[in-house]
Amino acid sequence: MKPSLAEFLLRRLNSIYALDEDDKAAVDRLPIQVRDLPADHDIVREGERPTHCCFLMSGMTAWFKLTGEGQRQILSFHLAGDLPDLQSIHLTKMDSTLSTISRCRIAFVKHDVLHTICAERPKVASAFWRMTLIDAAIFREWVANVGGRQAYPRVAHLLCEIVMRSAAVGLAENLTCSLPITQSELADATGMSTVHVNRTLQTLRRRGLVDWRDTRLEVLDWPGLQAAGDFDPSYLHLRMAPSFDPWPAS
Amino acid sequence: MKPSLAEFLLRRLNSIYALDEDDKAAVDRLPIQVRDLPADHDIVREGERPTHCCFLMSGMTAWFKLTGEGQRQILSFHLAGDLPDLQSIHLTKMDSTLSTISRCRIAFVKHDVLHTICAERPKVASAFWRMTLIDAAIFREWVANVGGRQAYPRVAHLLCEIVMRSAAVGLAENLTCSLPITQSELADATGMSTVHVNRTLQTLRRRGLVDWRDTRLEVLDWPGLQAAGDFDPSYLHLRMAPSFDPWPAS
DNA sequence: CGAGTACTTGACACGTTTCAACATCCGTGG
DNA sequence: CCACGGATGTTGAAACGTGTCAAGTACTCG
Repeated sequence: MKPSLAEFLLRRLNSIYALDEDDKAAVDRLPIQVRDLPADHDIVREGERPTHCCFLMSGMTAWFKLTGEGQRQILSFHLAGDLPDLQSIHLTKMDSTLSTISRCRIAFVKHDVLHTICAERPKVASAFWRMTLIDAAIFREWVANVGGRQAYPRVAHLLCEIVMRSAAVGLAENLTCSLPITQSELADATGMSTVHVNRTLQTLRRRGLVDWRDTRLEVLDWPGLQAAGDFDPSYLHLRMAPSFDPWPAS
Repeated sequence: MKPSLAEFLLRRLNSIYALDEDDKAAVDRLPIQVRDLPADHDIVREGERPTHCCFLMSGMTAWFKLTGEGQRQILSFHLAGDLPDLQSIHLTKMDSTLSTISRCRIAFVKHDVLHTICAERPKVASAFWRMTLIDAAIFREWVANVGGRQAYPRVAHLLCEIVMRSAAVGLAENLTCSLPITQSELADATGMSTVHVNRTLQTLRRRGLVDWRDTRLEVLDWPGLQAAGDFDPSYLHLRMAPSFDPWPAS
């Protein structure tokens, strides 16, 4: 069976909400426009009023803001299956910028199409609303991570999140997932300097918790990394544990 | 005219969404249960599954999480007119704890009542959804604030946000609003130590930007504070500028 | 009047940033 | 084929912002 265009979107939705078959089919039929974008390409910029939402079919994107001191703060990462700017249905003017991190395949869906499916199918609307609420929950966790944890647990926590979210949509095998970002981007995401990120990663490697080379992240010691990162996945609001996980006391 | 119970909720909704009169009336008619709570009282705790949403009629509340190192990270503040845990309609299990900061008057609304009004009145549903999206936008800004700014601009930014949000629901006059929090809570919100918050506030005072004593915050120099905090209010997604504001280049 | 809470101050310690240099890899063009 | 530049990762030493500790003040409330 040829995987449909919305394959990952359905996987993502399924990871957080129980949709009926006909609702799934309706999502699968959404008219989309697919485009491939290179790395480091802005999808929507702060201040713009987009008319489409974008749905990530492959690759990685990030939201960021520029602070007055000229620093770039990354606000979240998104992977295949995510709808990073679903908020733009009701928040017309963007308050930050969404860029690709790696090469990406992106499907664009018109706002009015989304409004229509939400009006006709309450469960789809609920699933989408829930999706944006989970985004908010992740932002909350980032506030706590960046504001309340030291460098070492902070980086560990972020790596845990990425592996767990990848696994939730079937993008991680044997605790290994794609992580096509640079150390400098990891620094922008954690609010640290690249130098310190580098040293922190070395500690994580030396302690045998992770192996991250090129664009592949392998977790060598999941319980260890989880402990190092003070990581409790409940903020991701997944319906069930990813397969790899010896789920810790739900 | 006696102010209705939902007075502030309608003001808040009006600040972010244009509702019809009959939708407003329907919101005003929502069956609620009012309770007064003392300061430092948990409203919903991490891990719980509440059956009601709470709507703040007066006072101040905050979401927070406890990190492994025993630190409390405040994730957001809420004032009269806010629905701090509106997310719980679709995110059944709480991922953080909501507490009162000051004495609060709170109206509780049943989830099923909210589900009903959302199903019957699409515009109300949109307004509520938008409300949660603005919460998310504020979390994003907090990530950038805590992750990307030094102590001085970070504190200034937070003060700007509180004054601006107060003004948006008519709770600020002459750039003065209620701020019933302690320096220690401000520290938990900004991810700083109380000592450093104290010194930072002294600098803000010495430079003639703010005057904060007891529970009253007065902004003495709004452009100055805004510049100090690198503050651009567009992330609050207000429909119009609060009256006091010489709105900076929409 | 005593106890508690919030705020203030100074000195020092520590985590993290900054700067500057160097290593490594890779694609490109000569 | 090698030379080159640019991006990424690595290292060491010094500087800086912020945290910690400890003490003291001011105020409120019973």
